[in-house]
Amino acid sequence: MKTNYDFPACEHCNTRHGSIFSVLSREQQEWYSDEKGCNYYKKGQNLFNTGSKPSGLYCIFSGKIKVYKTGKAGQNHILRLCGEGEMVGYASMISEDPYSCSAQAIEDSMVCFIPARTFRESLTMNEALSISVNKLICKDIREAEKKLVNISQKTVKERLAEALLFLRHKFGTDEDETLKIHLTREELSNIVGTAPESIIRMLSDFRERGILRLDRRNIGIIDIKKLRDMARVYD
Amino acid sequence: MKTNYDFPACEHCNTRHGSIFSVLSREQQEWYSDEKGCNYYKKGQNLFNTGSKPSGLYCIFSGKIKVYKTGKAGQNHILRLCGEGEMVGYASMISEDPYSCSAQAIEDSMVCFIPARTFRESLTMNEALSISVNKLICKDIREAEKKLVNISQKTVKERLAEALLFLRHKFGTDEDETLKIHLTREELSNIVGTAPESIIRMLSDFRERGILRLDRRNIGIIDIKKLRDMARVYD
DNA sequence: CGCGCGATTGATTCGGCTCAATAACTGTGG
DNA sequence: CCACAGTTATTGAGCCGAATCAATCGCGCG
Repeated sequence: MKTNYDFPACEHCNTRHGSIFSVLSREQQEWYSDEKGCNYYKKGQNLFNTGSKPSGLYCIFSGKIKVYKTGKAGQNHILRLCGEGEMVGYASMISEDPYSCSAQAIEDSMVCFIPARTFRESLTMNEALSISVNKLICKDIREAEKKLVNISQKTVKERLAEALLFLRHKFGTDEDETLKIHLTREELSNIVGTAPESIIRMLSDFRERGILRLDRRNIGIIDIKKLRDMARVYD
Repeated sequence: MKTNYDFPACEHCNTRHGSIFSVLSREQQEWYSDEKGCNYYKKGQNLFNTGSKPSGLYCIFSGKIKVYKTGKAGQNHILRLCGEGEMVGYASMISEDPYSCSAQAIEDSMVCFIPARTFRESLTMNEALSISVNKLICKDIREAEKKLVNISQKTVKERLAEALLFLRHKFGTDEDETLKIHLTREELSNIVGTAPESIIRMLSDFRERGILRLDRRNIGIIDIKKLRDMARVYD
């Protein structure tokens, strides 16, 4: 297994979060601690790449990971952003297909690695885990399908507003309502599914309307009500 | 349970297909036959609607079903087309959320209904089924994510070409290469994620290029090679 | 035979992409 | 600590794909 830094053992780590591993028994968690490996990824490093074969799943201890797909013209689309306590790469591992996407650290991150064998065995032994995983994936499907409809029916402006609300909800803000996640304009455009220039224009527009405060990659949300109006999130 | 027409029992029905239920034991299949209900849906009738609560899953004996989401402006987006032997509505049933989409017969269809309780019990009793379901939903999520990237990175023309290839692959053609599925222009537009007028123009364009033959809702594929070129499906 | 929905075509508009030029920022090494 | 190189961000101009609107046509059906 890989280098162990001073990561807490699984029985102390994941349980605090509402992670799917909360259904593991104490013994199973300790077993995970023994079997798992840990790694440090510098911002920009990839956990895995499209096409390679999954050999286990990644569990984020700290930092943030983006999961993205690269189109043939080289444009990336970010499918998922994951933070502490979240899992990455389980779908491909379960279906035993090569990764259909890549994963990269967008901050320096500490990530645990649970070997496929270990995970599969615990799935077999623990029906509750199996059900949790099923539910998790089904939620992902809903999410993906919702995005699909959004991208085909909403304007860039609406999608950007929605993305900002999502980032706020998922990663939170400082006391002054500044998003805790720092993305490049290009990464934002890869979430929204548009060109970086469009993102820049829309952000400026939101700033001029008094909805946002912008300082480099810090985005402060001044008027969340207006932002919600822009997003037209009724569903 | 609902009216039983002359549907074959599950042990004679689904097994022929490569359905996930092929892993059920003979006894379990017979049990399904006892528990399941069957219904006839006329073209245009809905199996379920967004917002209602799943109480089981649908298994198509004959006919074709579209699964779609309705945007706030009333525009529909078709997420999935299902034919004989396929299952509808399992994701929402598994995650125990209200349906996030609606399902409607696009042909007169015969559809079996397996109560949630029955399905859940068989999941518990049959690990192989559980794994099959896992893999199935993982494929779905890949599919959804692929569509997401496609819709944000490909042109309408490419997406239409791809959709036609998909329809051909999934539902087949007559001897003369005419698609066996008959969709309105609007339904096609709801698959591709565009306006009906755009679909009409693109179809005419394909016809003029000698790629398609059009006769009402019959679409004949004359030059599949060119169609593949238009679709730019390299992945 | 006439009604009505679906299909078709044309004209026009517009959101958002592309290309290009410049500015600001990051971090890297001297 | 500063200069340089390479990103990343910003702004403007022009273009284009595709949506919208409007009018007509043609089936399919009662």
